[in-house]
Amino acid sequence: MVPFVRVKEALQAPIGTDLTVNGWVRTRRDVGRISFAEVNDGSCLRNIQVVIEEGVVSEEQLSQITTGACISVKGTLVESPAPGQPVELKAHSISILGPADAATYPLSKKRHSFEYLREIAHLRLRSNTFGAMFRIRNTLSFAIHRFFQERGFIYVHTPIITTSDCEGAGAMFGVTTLDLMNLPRTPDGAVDYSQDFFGKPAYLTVSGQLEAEAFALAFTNVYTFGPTFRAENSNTPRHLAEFWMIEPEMAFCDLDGNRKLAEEFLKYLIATVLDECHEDLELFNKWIDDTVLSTLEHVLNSPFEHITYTEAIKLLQESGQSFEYPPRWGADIQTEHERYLTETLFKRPVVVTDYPKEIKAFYMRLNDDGKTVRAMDVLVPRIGEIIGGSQREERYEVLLQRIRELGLDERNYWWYLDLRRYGSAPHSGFGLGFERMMMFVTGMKNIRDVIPFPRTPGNAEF
RNA sequence: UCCCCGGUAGCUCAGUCGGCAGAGCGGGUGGCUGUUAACCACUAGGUCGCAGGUUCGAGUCCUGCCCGGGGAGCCA
Repeated sequence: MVPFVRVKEALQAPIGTDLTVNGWVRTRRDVGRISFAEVNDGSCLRNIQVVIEEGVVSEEQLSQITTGACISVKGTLVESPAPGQPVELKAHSISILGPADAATYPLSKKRHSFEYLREIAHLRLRSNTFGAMFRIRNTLSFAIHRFFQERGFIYVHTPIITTSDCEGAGAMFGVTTLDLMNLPRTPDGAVDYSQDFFGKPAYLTVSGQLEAEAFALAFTNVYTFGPTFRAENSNTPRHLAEFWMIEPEMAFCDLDGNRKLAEEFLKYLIATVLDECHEDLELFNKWIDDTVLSTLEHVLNSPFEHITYTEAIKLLQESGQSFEYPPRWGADIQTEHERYLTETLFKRPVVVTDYPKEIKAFYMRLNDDGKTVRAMDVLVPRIGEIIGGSQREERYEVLLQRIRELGLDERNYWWYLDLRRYGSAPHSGFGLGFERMMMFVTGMKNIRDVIPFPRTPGNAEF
């Protein structure tokens, strides 16, 4: 290939530079004997305006420079005589790398609905919104690693396939090599999983937490950042069957330390995107939600509120609001309650801690009152719950009793209990849904539009 | 999974009381000496989601199904 520069660099090159740019045509305008093509290569939101004067390309070539076509332009960067852009690329020669039939190309230069773009997820990446989206997603991903690496956390690859049907985080996808049309059976008619690939039922992971705990009890501070799967039939703008989750886990850390890390982490990510993605964020602020930038700056500069579940219920009961589900101690905090707390009452992120044990998972540390556990949820405006975490139960006897109380099979937890039997330590961690963070940062209303190729009930195209 | 709303041209939508299938954008053709979601003129383009039913006649009314959106539950 001919050496080329990215559009982002080309736009900053000195006037008079000869260079080659490769990219995809967003639009072409003909005015008299001169043509203008907007070319984008994904390096930044801005296009470079390519000026094609008469005679530079043949009539046939020009007819192929259409919206969607991929071209390579050799030219000189010049000052633009017209307002709209400081510089433009005066073409000397253009080669058509990949034409795009204008009559059938599904992306027009005009705006499309997100529902339609979702049906062409392989091409929506060439739109302004999704270009900005996935540059922000990239920046956020790198910032996540940088945050933990700067603090000495070890990155752990927890397994994707698991035989622990025990995490209590919801329905799981089965993983099998058995012939579904001809399942082996045990004498009593059940499926004989001893003949399956792993010799027992296996699933896609719903969380790397339990394995991360094992690593925290050897490396002190660790984190995971990987795909997670939930087979729930959830049809909402906030749920995916396949999503990415960040799960730090820290030894010698109680719930207070956990809460403080969560706040520091969220603010670090917000500061990073404000600093590094301002141009892309402005697109979302202009077209998607004009409160995005002000909300991010507000959250960055506000201390998070901290209340206990018991206090939250009291505040909700005394609020004078009419809720569809009246707040009651022992019942879960509903979506409408979360929104009231974070959007109306405090107008900033709220951390709720110490929930009744009955509505939380078995591994959360039991408080001395015997009724609540050291759980925390971080609620943010517009999204609701963005982080869920807890201090883990590190006491062998207490954990074993909780497993038995809930009717779980303790044999499935043998290695998890071992961690409490040998060198246990107080430890804590949380999970951040990456796509929920993306929604919060961009203001997008549907989680299917912040992940490259969304998987939801009935939909796994691409 | 439950409740509500929707599905009409490539896209976004209008279509009144059951009586000839419409617009804008996009596409094509032509015009225009610097455009900026260019502009002007002309033009092509339809299994009205699918299957039944009611009716002289259904995009319109009824039933079932499929798909999409919003809300709820579950959660991240």
